[in-house]
Amino acid sequence: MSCQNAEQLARCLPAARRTRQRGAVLHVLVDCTEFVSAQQLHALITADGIAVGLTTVYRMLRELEVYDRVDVVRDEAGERLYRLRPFGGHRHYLVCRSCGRSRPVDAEVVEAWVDRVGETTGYAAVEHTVELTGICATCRPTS
Amino acid sequence: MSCQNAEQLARCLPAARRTRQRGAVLHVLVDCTEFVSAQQLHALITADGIAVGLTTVYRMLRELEVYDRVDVVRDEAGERLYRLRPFGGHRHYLVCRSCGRSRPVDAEVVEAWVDRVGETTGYAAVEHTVELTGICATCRPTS
DNA sequence: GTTGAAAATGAAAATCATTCTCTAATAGGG
DNA sequence: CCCTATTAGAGAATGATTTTCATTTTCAAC
Repeated sequence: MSCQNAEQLARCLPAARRTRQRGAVLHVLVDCTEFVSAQQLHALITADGIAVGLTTVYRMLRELEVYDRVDVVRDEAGERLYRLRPFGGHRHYLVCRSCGRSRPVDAEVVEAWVDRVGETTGYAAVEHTVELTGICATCRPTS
Repeated sequence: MSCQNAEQLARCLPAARRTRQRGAVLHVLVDCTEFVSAQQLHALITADGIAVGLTTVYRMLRELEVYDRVDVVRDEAGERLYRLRPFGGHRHYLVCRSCGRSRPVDAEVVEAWVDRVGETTGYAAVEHTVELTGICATCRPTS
């Protein structure tokens, strides 16, 4: 299944050649259920015994970003975290500040609000970034 | 008036001593109507003929951030931009990607949504970042 | 006015994610 | 198998932010 997804993904990108490295990045990324940084992803791939340069990982992630295949988030340090976009549209996530686990949240209200802001302010091409963090039930001290 | 604000601000911070540098940072910041980066702020202060170290500017901004006196935003490059928080609560802004000018937007809907997310997911201490960018009417090519 | 301890400053070095550069490797059509 | 455009990647560069630490400054007490 993850192979399948990786293949599908690869076909979405304009790359002219398929290489061991590109395959490895996609393959590992498909298996990530949580947001990962470029460095973490690189470490994961390396841990799989596949040698891939950091540069290549960054390149792939940027490419995936350009083609809207990943959601990108910034952690508190400003580091960028990536995660494959499950379906078509983009999602918003609620990330646990303690364990880092994330869950998608419904955001129609926000999307609608953003659209309305665009209309009422006269601003064009309004884009939005919405990031939510909290402490999940599991991480909460005592319940 | 800006003096007044600067003084008031200074009183909100826990600093034990008032120095020329701290005063200068606050004074210039009070006069900024738009978001500025630490570096820009430093340049502005320097342009005023007052010698202040970059370090001090960063320190002050971090302090203001800790005490919730500034709104912080990240530009496309990940650089942090600061702006004094006008009133009590925090605001959200719609920033023009072309000229950088920003305007506050009503965000009760988002605030309410965030609160609801916290309640329904069981996450505690939910915090949110909402950033909107667009192209303002003035910057739009031809109307 | 003088003093001294604590606070504040700032130049320079460190950090660190990300990007750039440029050469070597190689995929894949011919 | 060969050729060449594409891709890879090591290492240097970048640049915002933070840290370090020696020096300066504030300000309350004398």
